[in-house]
Amino acid sequence: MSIASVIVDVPAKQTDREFDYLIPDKWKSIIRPGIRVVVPFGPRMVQGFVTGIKESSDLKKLREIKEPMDLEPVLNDELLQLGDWMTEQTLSFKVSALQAMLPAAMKAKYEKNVELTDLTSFDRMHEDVRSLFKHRKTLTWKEMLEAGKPSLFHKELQNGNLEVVYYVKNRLNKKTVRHVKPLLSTEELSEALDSLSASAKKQRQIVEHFLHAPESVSLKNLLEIVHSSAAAVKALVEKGILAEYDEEIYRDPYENRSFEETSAFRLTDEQAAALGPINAAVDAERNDIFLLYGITGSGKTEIYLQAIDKVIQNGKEAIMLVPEISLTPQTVKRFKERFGNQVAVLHSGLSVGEKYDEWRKIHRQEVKVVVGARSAVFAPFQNIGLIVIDEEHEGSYKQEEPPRYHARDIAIQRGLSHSCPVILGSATPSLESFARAQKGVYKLLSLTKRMNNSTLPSVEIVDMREELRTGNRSMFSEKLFAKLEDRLTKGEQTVLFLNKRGHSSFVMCRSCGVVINCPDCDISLTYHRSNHSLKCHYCGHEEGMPPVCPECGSDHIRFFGTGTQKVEEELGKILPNARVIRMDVDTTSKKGSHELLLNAFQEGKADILLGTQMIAKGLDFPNITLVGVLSADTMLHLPDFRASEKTFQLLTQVSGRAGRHQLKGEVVIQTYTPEHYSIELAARQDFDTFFEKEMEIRRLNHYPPYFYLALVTVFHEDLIKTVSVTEKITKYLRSNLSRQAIILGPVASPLSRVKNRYRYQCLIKYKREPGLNALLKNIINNFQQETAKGQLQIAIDLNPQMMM
DNA sequence: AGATGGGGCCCA
DNA sequence: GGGCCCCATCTC
Repeated sequence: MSIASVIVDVPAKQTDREFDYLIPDKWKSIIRPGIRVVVPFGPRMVQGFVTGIKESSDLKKLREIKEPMDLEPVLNDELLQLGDWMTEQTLSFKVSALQAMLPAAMKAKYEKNVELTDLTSFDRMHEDVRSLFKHRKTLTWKEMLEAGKPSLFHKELQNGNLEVVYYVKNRLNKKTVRHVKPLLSTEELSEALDSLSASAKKQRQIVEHFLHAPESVSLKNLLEIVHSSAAAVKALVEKGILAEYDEEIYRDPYENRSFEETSAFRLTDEQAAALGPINAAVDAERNDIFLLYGITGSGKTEIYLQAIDKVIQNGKEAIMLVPEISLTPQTVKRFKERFGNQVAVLHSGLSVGEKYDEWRKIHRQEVKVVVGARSAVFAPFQNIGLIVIDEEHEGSYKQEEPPRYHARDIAIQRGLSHSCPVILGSATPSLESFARAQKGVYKLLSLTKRMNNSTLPSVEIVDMREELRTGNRSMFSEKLFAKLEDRLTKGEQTVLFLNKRGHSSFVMCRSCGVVINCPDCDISLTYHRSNHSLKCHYCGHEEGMPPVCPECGSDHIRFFGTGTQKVEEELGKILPNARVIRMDVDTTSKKGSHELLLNAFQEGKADILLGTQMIAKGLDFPNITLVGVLSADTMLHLPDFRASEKTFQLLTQVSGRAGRHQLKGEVVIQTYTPEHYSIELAARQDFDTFFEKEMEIRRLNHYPPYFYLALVTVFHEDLIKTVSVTEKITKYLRSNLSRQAIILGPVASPLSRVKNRYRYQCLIKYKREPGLNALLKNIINNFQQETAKGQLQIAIDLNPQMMM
């Protein structure tokens, strides 16, 4: 008798282990590791992942697997192992790790119903219950509760007229299209045609169609061809002439798009020098990790494309990771143009169903390349020849909810399993990666020149304090304004970048100075012009803009801070002739709008592209000769040790949008702290000096890459409780970690209260603490009872990207 | 997570 | 003694 080890879909400490189940004989050939199954778990049914097959179990009484949910394993051995590794690395539940590797469509959906036990039970029930079961034998649990009368239902359940039935379903199914095909040969069809009555005109037409074209056709198309209704088809099906069946299809997010094939560009000497070692590692199947450090516009993408091409020629597969924000249609296009239908795309803009279908193409080995955001690193390829992470410094590669994995770590781990190279690419590498490259852990490949013989744009820093002193109170410095005008007359394009992070438009009363905060979070509300409302960006709380100050009743209540909408308005005043395209969360929320706006800009339908973070990357239009950064330092003062690094990266990226082709580019950076090294060095595009400077600061302050970090955050509604739990944790760690570890806390989290829960944290900086994970697990176990009830929450983030 | 079932408490 | 709520316990 074989037995399956199953990880059940119950993400809780107590169920975070394998459970043994008997495999019924009929499923024996199907059930293997990596298959999802439906299993009885206590009184209900849950989804589970088979992780192993064995011949015996420590338990005598085992229950049987109800049924498999897949015919082929959805996780191969490598991914199952990766799941183990990830569970250990991120201290998450095993199910969460396994689930994270699959598309959302494959997460189980649970139903709980109340059903009649048999045909006669209806008659035996109380009439109040009976009235609900007229014409139906099932009520959902919710419907039952809404009906009231719990005691009546209870009685019927007790005496066996009703039973509770649990269902486990896929959240989404394969999409099918109804097809029709003839069941008869051509001769038989013509005989059938003769036997049809003359009045059945439509039926005769359909049969005639199949005489000419005997192949299968979708019902929709057939009806269009013969101008008929489904009824006529039905009739023919009943006569045994035709058959209807469902054919599986893929939802194609790029259905209405055609891609012109491109071939490899000729590489510059520098590019060729960088591609050489990569290709060598691809051929040798060697797990080298390359840091491709190339300035903006130096042609990193072409190197990726050619390396991937090599991988495909070698009969292997490649994973290409791109940050969500730069996974634009423009990016996708470049890969589709080069590799055609060998490419699958995975990003958040796709519907759940589309993502599922793209995943299936990978799973069934119908594609060779996947281009996608963070989670695409789990693409179920069997034979990976290369993994590329573009913009490797991007914080979005770290998942901020459990399992808190970093795609870079996963990529390196998979590179090891597949014995293939990994490329980390960036114009502004993370300090961690660059430090490793310097130590020789990663192999450094540099691109120092731009393609198209273009030079880096010249950058000017404008001191906005000076502007204020000379009486310019607008958000545009004289210099930027002059250059904007100049571009307008020349017919060249400008990109204006507004950094929104930490710079929302809050509402303040000018009389009493009160700022309107979210009632549940310690953060000011943001004004939204579109519906004249105030919104909390952390919990979603929304209220109307008050006409008078809620504190003092004064009507001098106004919003402060700069939003893109406000900049747009201002532009309209000072440059009434300029055509402006605004790109922010509001204007790009609709599917496809992102592409639409960019296309319009590319086609020259606007002079100025105004936007937030989302325009910092990937834009590559020849006519952009001016980039303006409206205020460079909004991010600089965030309470995060990476604030300088982030600012440097962002400014460098934005500046890189200008002058990428024939026309020379200029950049104007407006700031209130022009002397800050990350602004100064970004203006000079001097990564090397920035790296040295920032490394020194990290060394002095014991931050990465000199130290590792672990962040423990405690959440609770009660402030005293929050602090005392954090205190206990901090003490426990202090007394159990080595002398070299630095333990900070308890301190209030930078976001001290969200959704009416206080947050306190303890930060651990360490170099080598082999026992740390075990200690952290102890903490989780220790507070398990309290956290299970939901009042208290403890989050542990190893190598956090965000300190908030 | 979610169901169960025992213990404690109130009531007739 | 019966009904109800709370909380610890268990789920192969």
